Order: sequence, then structure tokens, then C-alpha cells
Amino acid sequence: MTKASNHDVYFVPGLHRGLRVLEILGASEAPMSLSDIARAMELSRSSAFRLVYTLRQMGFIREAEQANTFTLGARVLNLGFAYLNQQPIADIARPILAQLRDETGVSTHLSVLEGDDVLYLVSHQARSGYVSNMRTGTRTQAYASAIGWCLLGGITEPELQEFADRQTWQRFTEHTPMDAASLLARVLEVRTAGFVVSRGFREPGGSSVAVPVRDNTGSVVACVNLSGPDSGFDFDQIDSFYLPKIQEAALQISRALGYPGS
Amino acid sequence: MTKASNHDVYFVPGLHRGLRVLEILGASEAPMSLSDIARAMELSRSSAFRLVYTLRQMGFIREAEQANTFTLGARVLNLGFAYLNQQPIADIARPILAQLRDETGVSTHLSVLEGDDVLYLVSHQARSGYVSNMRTGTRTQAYASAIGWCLLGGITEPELQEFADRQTWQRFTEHTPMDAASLLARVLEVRTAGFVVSRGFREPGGSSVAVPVRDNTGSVVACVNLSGPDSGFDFDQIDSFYLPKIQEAALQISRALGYPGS
DNA sequence: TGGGTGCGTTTTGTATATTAAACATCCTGG
DNA sequence: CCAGGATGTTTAATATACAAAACGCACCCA
Repeated sequence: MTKASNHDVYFVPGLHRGLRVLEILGASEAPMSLSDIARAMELSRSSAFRLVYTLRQMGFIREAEQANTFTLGARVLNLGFAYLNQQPIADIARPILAQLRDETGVSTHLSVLEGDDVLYLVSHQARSGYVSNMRTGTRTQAYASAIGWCLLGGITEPELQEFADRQTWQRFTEHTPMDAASLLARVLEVRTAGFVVSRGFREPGGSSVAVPVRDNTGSVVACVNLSGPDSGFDFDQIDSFYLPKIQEAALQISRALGYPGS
Repeated sequence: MTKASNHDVYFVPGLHRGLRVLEILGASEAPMSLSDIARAMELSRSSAFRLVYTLRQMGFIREAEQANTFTLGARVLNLGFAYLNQQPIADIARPILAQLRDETGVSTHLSVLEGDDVLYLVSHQARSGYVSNMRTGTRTQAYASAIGWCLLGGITEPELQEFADRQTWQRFTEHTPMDAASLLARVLEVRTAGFVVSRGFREPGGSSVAVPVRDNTGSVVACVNLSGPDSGFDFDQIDSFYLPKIQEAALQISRALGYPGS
């Protein structure tokens, strides 16, 4: 059961492999030839041919400038944005986070826990020259960042234990938790404080302030954060200015989701 | 040949239908049950079952709160953003358009011609309360907007004629061209002027200023535009301020694409 | 020139994906 | 309380998607 057996009775392999083609093309830097795809999928060229043929005819992939090489087509874009537009929280948060960015002058983000990753749903870049590498659609491992700890506050302790068991711990900075116990400590810390300030916890030189967003049941469903390079942050202002502002923004979003508290 | 016959020898129907499931779910407001999907696809429930089964197992769809109903899963988001990140022009334009927004105070966009549509690749919302309905991923019919005319300047006249033949003309405003001749006139007008100012051409009350972006061969490959509600526009400033600024931004992007001219 | 390699494509027997039909539940209204 | 219809699921006969092998072609190096 751990291993997803591919020869399930109800499994349609054509679909499975076609979607993998799309993901492989999405992950590839350069356009790929049919043989490249076949190799990457460990599939016969003839089968890859049929998948490419179908995807191309549908507009999900297109041939690149160089003949017989393929890249993603524009039709996949619609799928991604259809997903985004279906997340009500993104629509709610967008204007609120835009205003927060304007008031604070640093980048603002909304993220959710998706699988074991932090998934960024909304991103507003700071006006300054610095451009954060976090953009809508970005994924990062949840255990390794302050924002992840904030989001992990939304799951139960047994779930968190299971989560921890699944991780392959990798040290990003000296602050990265490397086992279940230290992760749990971090998460509880954030949960009780109601916010978290990261000074280079994930990347040296990059800092952020994060606050959870709650839904009508009161559980954490998302996380608002400010982030930027240390040079763009005024650390003295965190408590007096950044934190109240971001808490206000998070509360606005929570209220829109039906959160009764304050 | 003209009609893409679905029972082609190399067609893999499982893939075709699975992707249609994703698109149908993407277009749907509410989560859909298995029977809903089967009806929408005009397919047997048993086949729909297998598709849903496969997509669910892969994480491309997930069951909604209500049992036995499905929505898009987060995994489709990756596909969409993989596409965006593969368009070098989007990365080039993003910071330039962010600055343009900050300088002008109105929303800025980068769009390309994709099929017969204007496809928005980059969008930076104005800081003001007004939020444009154009966002990344949005599609609009190219013939009906000033931005479309700008982009259509990038194709040859025979291609434009074919484009026109494909359209089903629909009147949006009094400025909407309703046949090939008047569309051609618009496109040529924009091409010779090198910019276009739309005052409610597509939607009453919504205005924009658009300028083409060119690549190393000198042909139009994208379009930069400012847009906002009439109330947010200072029409007196168009010639003296908006236009020079947007032309400078477009030229910066063109240069980064290898455009030799000025 | 000529054998070798890698490519996209086509063919074809066979393994298997598909779907009609049957099944088991769950509602819903009379 | 039961008939009728809708649902998700399973099965089994059949239609068909699949991949090994062959093909034609371009390229490369001896």
C-alpha cells in the first residue's frame, strides 16, 4: 500500500503517463525531444510518441523553435489559474495583502499547507529593487521554515508526529530542526505566541514575520507573512509596527472566513 | 485533416478525457460529483470513475468537504507555474512592470497573443483600492480590445485575414470592430502609431495605454499596458507622462529580448 | 564509401483498457 | 413502507491501446 501499485484495476495508465510528461516538461529547463521524454519516463519511444501526439493535438504541449522538441503549451496555464481562482481565500487575501505591502514596504505572502509543503497562493512583491524568490505557486518544505511551523500549528499533534516521520531532514541553517522533537517545540512555540519572527531561519540574510489565519472553526488554515532581505527590514519596528499591521491583516482575512474570535 | 478526428491511430483517449476532466473541474464553480463529471463529459459513469480514480490518486483532483465531490488539487498549480517560469519574457518583464506600476500608480500588464486570445502573463495591481479584473492567466478575445490590436500587429496580413475569418464577432462596445476590414484598420493604426490609447474601447469606464514589445527580429511578440478605471486615469498626463514611461518600459523589455532598434 | 548510431515513425500481435450491464446503497415522495 | 430513481462500484466480454520490432532517414566518423 505504501507503494502506489500502478496496475490497479481502475488505473488508466495513459492518463497517468501523459500527466507525468507534462510535469517532466515543466521541470525541464530546455525543450525536450521525444527521445528525451521517453528516456526520462523510462518508456518506449513508441509510447512516448503517442502521448506527445495527443498532448500536442490538445495544445498542452507545443513544439519549440527547434524542430522536434517540445515545451509546455499555454493550455496548462488555465488549469493552474483555475485552481487559484477556486481558492476563495486567495481572492479574499489579495487586496488585503496588497495594502499590507503598501503600508509596510516589504513583500507580503499568503501560504497554505499542501501535503508536506508550504504552498504560496498570493504574493505581492515589495516596491524596492529586491525581488523575493517566493512567488505564487512556490513550494518549500514545511519543516524548515518559520512559515512552515506557523502552518503546522493547524494540524493535531498525532498528525504532526506522522508528518515528522515522513521527513528526510536536511539542514538549511543552524535553526533548521533535525528531528520530530525540535520541530514540535518550534510549532508549539509559534502556536502559543500567535506569531513568529524569523531572522535567517531558512536562508541566511532573509527574514520574515508570520501570523496564522484561522477559519470559522478556529483552526489554522493559512499563514500571512512579511518577508524580505535583512537590509529591507527595520528590525526595531517589528514589535511596534510590522506585527500589529500583519496581525490586523491576518485577522481581516480570518474574519472573512468566518472566524468568530479576535 | 482540418477536423481533428478523435479516433486517430495514435490518440490515447484516456489522456484526452482525463485532461478534459481537469478543465471541466477548473471551469466549474462548485465541486462536482462523479455523475456530474460523467454528464458534463457525455461519458459512462464507469469511465468517469476510472478517470477520477486515477486523477485523485495522483493528486490532481481531491475530494471537497462534501463527500464524493471533487475539485482541482494543488498539483495542477505546479503545471501552470512551470509554464510561466519557462517564458523568459515573463521573468524579464516582472521587475520592469513593477517599477512602472510604482511610477505611474496604475496597474501594469504584459500580454501575449496565444491562439486567438490575449493571454496575460504578468500583472501588477495598482496600489489604489481598485483591483483590475485582468490577472495573470486571464484570456480575452484579441479582436475586441486595444491590447489585442496591438498584439495582432505582430502577425502578417494574410494571417490576420485568417484570424478574422475564424472570429464570431460580438459587440462589446461601440468601438468593437465587427468585421475583418475594420479590425485591419485598427491594427494598422496601432502599428503605425506604435501605441494605442483605449478609452472604454472594450469596457465602458475602463481605459488603457498599450505599447508593443519586440524581439530580436523586430516583430511584435508581446504588449505592455497600463490600465485602470477612468477615475484612476489622469487623461491629461497620457502624452506627457504615461506614454513616455510605458514606452521606456517596453523598450527595456525589447532590448532584453535582443531587439536592436529603439 | 559504408557501417554504425540515434532519431521519428509505422506496423502488428497481444495484453489490457474500456464500457455495457449488473449490483448495492442511498434518497425521496406517495 | 415500498417503488422509483439516482448514486458509486464491480464485473466480464470485447474493443483497443500498447510496445517490440522493423522501417526510413539523417548524421557522424573511419
